[in-house]
Amino acid sequence: MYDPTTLEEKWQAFWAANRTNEPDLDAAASPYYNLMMFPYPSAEGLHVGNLYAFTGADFHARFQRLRGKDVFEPIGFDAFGIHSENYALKVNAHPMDLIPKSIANFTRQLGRSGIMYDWSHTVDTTDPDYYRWTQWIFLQLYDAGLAVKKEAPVNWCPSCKTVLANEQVEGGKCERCGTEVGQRLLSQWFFRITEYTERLLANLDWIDWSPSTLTAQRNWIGRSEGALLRFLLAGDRDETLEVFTTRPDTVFGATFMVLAPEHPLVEELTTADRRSEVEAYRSTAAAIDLVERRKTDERTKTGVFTGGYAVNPATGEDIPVWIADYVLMEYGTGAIMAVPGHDQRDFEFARQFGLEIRPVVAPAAVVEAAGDTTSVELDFRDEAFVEHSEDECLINSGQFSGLPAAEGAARIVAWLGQRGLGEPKVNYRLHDWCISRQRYWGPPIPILYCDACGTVPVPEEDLPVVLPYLEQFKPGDDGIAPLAKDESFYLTTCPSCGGEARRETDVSDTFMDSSWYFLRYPSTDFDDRPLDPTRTHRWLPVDMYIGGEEHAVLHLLYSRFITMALHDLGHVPFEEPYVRFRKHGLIIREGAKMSKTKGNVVNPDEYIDRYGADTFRTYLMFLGPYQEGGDFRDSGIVGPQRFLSRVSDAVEAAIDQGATGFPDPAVERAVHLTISQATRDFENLSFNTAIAALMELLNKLRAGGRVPTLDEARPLVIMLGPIAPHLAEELWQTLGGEPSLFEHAEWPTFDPAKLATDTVEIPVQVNGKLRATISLERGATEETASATALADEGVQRHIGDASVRKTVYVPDRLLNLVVG
RNA sequence: GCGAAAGUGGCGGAAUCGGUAGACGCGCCAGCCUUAGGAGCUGGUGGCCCGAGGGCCGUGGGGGUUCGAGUCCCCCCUUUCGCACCA
Repeated sequence: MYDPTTLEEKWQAFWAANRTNEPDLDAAASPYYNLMMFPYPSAEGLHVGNLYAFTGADFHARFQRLRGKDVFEPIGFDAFGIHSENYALKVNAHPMDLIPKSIANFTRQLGRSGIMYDWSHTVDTTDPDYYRWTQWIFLQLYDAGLAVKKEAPVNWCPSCKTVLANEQVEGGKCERCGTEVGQRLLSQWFFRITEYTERLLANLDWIDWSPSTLTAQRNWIGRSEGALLRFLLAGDRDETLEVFTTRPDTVFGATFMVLAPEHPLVEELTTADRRSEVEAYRSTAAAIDLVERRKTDERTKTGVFTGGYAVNPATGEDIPVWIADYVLMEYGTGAIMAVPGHDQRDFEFARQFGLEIRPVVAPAAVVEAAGDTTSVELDFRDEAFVEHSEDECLINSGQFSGLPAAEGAARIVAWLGQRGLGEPKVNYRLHDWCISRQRYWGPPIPILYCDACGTVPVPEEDLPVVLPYLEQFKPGDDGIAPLAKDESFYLTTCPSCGGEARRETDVSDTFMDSSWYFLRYPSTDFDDRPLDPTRTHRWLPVDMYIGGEEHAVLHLLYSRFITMALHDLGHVPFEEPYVRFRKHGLIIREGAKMSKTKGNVVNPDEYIDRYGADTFRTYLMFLGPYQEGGDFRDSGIVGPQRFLSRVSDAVEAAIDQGATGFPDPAVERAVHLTISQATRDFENLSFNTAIAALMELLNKLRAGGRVPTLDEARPLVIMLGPIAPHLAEELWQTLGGEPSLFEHAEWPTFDPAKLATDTVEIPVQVNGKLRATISLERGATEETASATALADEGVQRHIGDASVRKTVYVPDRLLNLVVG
């Protein structure tokens, strides 16, 4: 009788007492670091989505363990951040009181889930013993010139009352609360991740990650090649307008320019008669609901003329300068040269305001037909001509007319470069990482400001800068951080001159906490150093990282950057933190997304109470392909429940009967086939098919009320280990194995010779349609196969009077007779 | 709009190299066991036709390559997820 509750309590107690899940971090012979993305400990408790992710990672870890690896599988808590802080505000509590309770609850829930965590090496980002080293990392980057303070327009969420990183803005709205994000100018700390852009990009070519995650990172970095061109302001003024373009070949067609409304040169350019209109547009542009316009496909262009002109560096003509909100300040230089003939957005803008459209690129065939490059007629009915392959050439472009577009681009940039008006340029979407947060719930940034000495880093020996327990931690709407209201925190003395100094009162971004937690796990027992060199060398980089694709660009990019920077500073011997990364899918419920408002969230506790952790794990991994996610249907969980119960019954029956060996060759073959199949499936994280393979084997072992022998049952029990570890331990012990299964059992191997049969059933097709199956000796010749097939009544009937024109024979696979 | 992935029974999903489509599970049907079953066990289960031997159709739609296509190529439709006026 299978009774999960007692069984699971028994084995969880055994694992804890025997430290089964704690590898010897100093002596392990084959270290394998299996990492999963640590959770944010929400007050609502563990979400089944977390458990889905962790369970798959644990299947992998236990599989590696049974294959002889010393697997280190740690867990921790990403407990700082806006999410916790907002929740505390909502329930009128203090995060410093709430978080320990949430962590305790998570620990309880994870403890009964059957996951092989090493609880002796955990991390809590809000623990001063941890964030001391987060601050230490800031200091390392500061000393290296990679942490800089700059005044910058930043995304400001009026509801959360904080600055947001670009990554935290989704479609112009705050990713947390959905409020529309505005802009503010503040002095902020930035990490210069853009110094690492090319390396972050280049390494994507060799790290072993899920392809979609690699693509997401490439797109996020957003490399594009082009040129920086300079347009002098008309009227002999000193300033130039710089633009980035990917199409320098079209510069002769630039008939106007467009600046982002907040571009700093707008003031300078605007003429007196245009001032009121420009001012009006600038103030409304910020308020216009860009988000709504982006959602609808309606892309009506708006903008106003500044009254100012700039000089097209190629033609020497004065062209009007406009402002419009379709040009974004945060990309490129915040200004563009508009080429309405060859850019769809500029085309629409020109149409809207009646500006000149001048063709400068045309298909080579059209040019040839026209005879020369000045009399080409292009018809701009409703779209710009954007092609520029080798089949297009320049027209109306002075001495460059007639050149292929690509060649023309290079020649034009070189030509402008001679006059200092242009140069090749690679532009990136990626910006420096703003880590300042005017919030409370994060590690204080370890910097002091002294009137005499200026900006002074907190000496390493003074770390951690402890976050005080602030009664009033609610952020103000003035952009001033909560810590700035606590004199006892910010008033201090300068370590350099001993004079009065003031602490930085911003805290750092949560993504900084999570950018290095995996580096810390192996070294948590050292409190005098962040990373023990020997431990780090033995365990890192991470062998397998499993996590959600929602972190494809944020966490995964920042942690790669931090690791690279620490590598350059000599603190870690590798520059990529994760050798392998695999994304897992998302789990939905009865075809719909899980959400609190729908009330369809799965609470793991209820299911574990009712079915046990083993059944719950098995079901989670069985309901669909792990890397794609799946649909959690309550009706489906009884399948895995029956399966585990039947395995238990089968082993009990085997013991009662006491037979050994492999008396039935067909069953022996099935055992070997299953080992082969399940091994491959586990290697590929195809847990759903691995479970199916074991179910199939069980069906064969029990076919027609059969009782398996002990030797037939044993491999099944071992392979059940990663899936249902408690039950597998119990059955292993019942079969006479010494516990723990994970220390004393070995993953079974299969004998390829045992997979083959003497005879094979192969399909016979006539003209590609299945007509019969025949039994042949393995490796039979085509003659034998044809003869056997032609002797078959059903085959004969389909051939009739026709003759066999062609025979396709794939030995041991198929025979196809082509007649006609 | 751009990018990525995916469309297979009543449902969740299988199908290494182009070679017997629907493994495994849920549900359903029949039988057994039971005082009883929302328990357990055994067997069956893509659709349509049938003279009971089989036949035809079938992996979103339409073309194509091939002896043979869920799988490869072209066009189209739908869904999901990213990004979203990126110059």
